[in-house]
Amino acid sequence: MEPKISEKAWNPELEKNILKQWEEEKIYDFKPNDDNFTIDTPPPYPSGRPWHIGAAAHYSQIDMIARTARMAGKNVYFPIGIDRNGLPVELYTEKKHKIRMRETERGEFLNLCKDALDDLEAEMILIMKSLGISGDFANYYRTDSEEYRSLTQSTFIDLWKKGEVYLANRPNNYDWVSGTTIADAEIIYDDLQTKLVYMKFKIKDTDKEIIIASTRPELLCACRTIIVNPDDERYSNYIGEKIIVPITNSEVELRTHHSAKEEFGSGAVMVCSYGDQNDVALFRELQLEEIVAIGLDGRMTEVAGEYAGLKPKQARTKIIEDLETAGFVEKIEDIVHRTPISERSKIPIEIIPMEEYYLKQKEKIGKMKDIGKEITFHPNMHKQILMNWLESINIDWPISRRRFYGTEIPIWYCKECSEPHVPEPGKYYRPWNEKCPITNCTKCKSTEFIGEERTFDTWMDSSVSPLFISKFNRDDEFFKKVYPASIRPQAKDIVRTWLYYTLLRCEELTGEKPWSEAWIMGYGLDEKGMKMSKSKGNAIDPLPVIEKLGADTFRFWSASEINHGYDFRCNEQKIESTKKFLSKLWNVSRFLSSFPVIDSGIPTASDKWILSELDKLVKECKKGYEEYNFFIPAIAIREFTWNVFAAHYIEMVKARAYGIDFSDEERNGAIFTLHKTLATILKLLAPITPFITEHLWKILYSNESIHQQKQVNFEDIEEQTEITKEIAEFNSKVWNEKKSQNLSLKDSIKIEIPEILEPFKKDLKSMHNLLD
RNA sequence: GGGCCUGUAGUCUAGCUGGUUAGGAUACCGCCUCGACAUGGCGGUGAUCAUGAGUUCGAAUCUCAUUAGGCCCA
Repeated sequence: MEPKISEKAWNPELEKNILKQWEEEKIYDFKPNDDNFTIDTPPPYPSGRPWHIGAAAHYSQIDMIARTARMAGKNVYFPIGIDRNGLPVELYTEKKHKIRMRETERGEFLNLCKDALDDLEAEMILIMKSLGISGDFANYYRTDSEEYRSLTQSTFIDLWKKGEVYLANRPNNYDWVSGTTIADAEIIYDDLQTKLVYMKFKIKDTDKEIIIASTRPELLCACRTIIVNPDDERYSNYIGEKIIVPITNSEVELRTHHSAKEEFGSGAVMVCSYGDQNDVALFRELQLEEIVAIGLDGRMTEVAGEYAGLKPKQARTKIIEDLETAGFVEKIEDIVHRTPISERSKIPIEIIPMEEYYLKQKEKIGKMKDIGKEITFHPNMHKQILMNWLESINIDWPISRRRFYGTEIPIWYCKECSEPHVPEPGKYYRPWNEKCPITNCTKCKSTEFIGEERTFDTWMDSSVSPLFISKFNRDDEFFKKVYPASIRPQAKDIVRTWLYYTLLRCEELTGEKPWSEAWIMGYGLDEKGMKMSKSKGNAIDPLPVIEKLGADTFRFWSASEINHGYDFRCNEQKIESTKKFLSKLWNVSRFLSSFPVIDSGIPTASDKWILSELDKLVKECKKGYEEYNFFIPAIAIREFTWNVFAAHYIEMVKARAYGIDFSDEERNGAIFTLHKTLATILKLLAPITPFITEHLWKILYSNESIHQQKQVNFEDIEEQTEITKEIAEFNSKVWNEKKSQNLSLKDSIKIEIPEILEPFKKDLKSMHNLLD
């Protein structure tokens, strides 16, 4: 009997042919019907080379979701998109061409960004395809396409008309390196070394002084008041007194406020516009008039007097010197201070009052909480990230950005009276470069307009992804069928941005939640558990790994190593060692391929035993697949295939399958059971390793793709776990005994079979060559 | 400062509705060509289950404190 499979190992090169076949046969094509499973696939962002190996793992798992759903009989809509709006590509382009955005002509700069994006995007598409992602590549979308941007703009125009958008002059987080306002969500915190300066402030008309500690002495010129804790007895006599600010000699009042901590510094705190978020809250609460000490260029303004024009850090150094010279310094401590930093440019942000557009969100928080409660989270613990974020939102969403590569805010201002005008929705507008489509100002009838130059926060684009993929406003019939989406898979670090903003926007625009399930994954860390980054040099390029080991190896590694929802470590050696399992599966199949596939057989005791173990496996996998937790089936299938099926069952029935000293009926029982078990394993494994299972399936069982099969269901056979343990123990005992007697495995030996294994006697005897 | 999550052999992890010789994978060491597989088989080394205390006849598993890490917020 020649095996149908002759090659001794799985060759990842075969994956390329299989991909081609899938493409030709269009087996993943989507046509909407009445019961669709829509995946709101995260469009990856091309920010540089190489693409993150953690992202490759992430997309592999998203594909497992699609394949699981497909095999569960669902009509799967799996769109593929690329997110192309935003700051990172601008920074990449500036660096690549050694230019500065603001010193380059806008159209020219946009073209350079586009080219960079095209290159980076090509690499990502290549990786996604090689991974076997069963998405709709033929219709992939870009968030910077006219179609997408016009959706973003239309939804904005809609909200504008509903009065959800307003312009406000408020203290904003300002990143002066990027030259833009940033949302709270884009701020990270880092512990930075800084100096805590203890300064002497004179109390007016007395010879007394109080000590105030601050890390921002350059903001003395913007100091409006000094606060102490109401319980702080050190200052109780001076409440309401005028205090003279050193250097500037201005007078401010000493007041009490609970936010001043007695134990910090001297207990007295100067309140300036704006040192930190607490200052912002105090200015608002105490209705103080702000002093703008730092300008949009990130330098001190004229109110800083002789420090004007300096960067805050330089001004700080200089003012400390001057304070020391003038005798205002009591002492200076070096401390580590938790400082808010721009996530993108990594520099400390400044808080500067600016006029920006806001989208109302505060009054929606209750509604968002309700929707959040309705959505199933996988794993459930990550719902907490959203809930915590909802608890802590305290301002509306600033949506305008002073950048170039983004969706333009579609507003024109009347040149005469400055009245803002929004155009009709449905088209893509570029106000910085286009004539206003409105002919006369609605207020003063003037015909001259100035186009808005700012762009939207990129989350304004990304947050309508469920609407874009479902052709909202473009194809009502299609929209009705695929919206709301079934599932949103995404990484856990963007729950408070992408996930939250999507809930907010989609609910505002459709009155419905965007999806019923959210599937949240952790980050890929390097082998030491550190976050991967290009600057640290610990980033792993996924492409060579996939090319060398094959997509299935990579995918099985991702399923078997990543505990769903938790951060995971990427280690090339571990990915490589996963390959062994595919090799095992290959060889099991190679062995079985030497026996004919038969439809039925009468199972013996051994066959019934392995079928009960198989049924247990099916149950276990079903549990994992229902939660889209691929760790469960991956581990269970590997354990069963290797350590139960191959190690014990196949060895037990080998002689029977060959028909040596067994009847035809007994032989058929073995062959039938062997194939039934393997066919089941292949189906169970198909969502995780689509290539090798497809290849083996087609050679052994059917011309029709395994990915068009229904997943197997369990039959509820009674478990025989006790037998499994006994068999493994008995086999181990025999192997050990032969070893200690220096016998070869094929040599005969006399060992008593335990009573419980009596029904398996004939198989065990032939397996170990046992003497009576 | 507050919140959420986590801490099991070098590494990844199972077990955590209390009672297991703490299971598996990987790495490492030794032996072995037995008609699927040396990308294999068999055997072995390796864990005071982060630390301390408590509840209990009994705790990796429950409670509290401490500590370390991750993420988030202020």
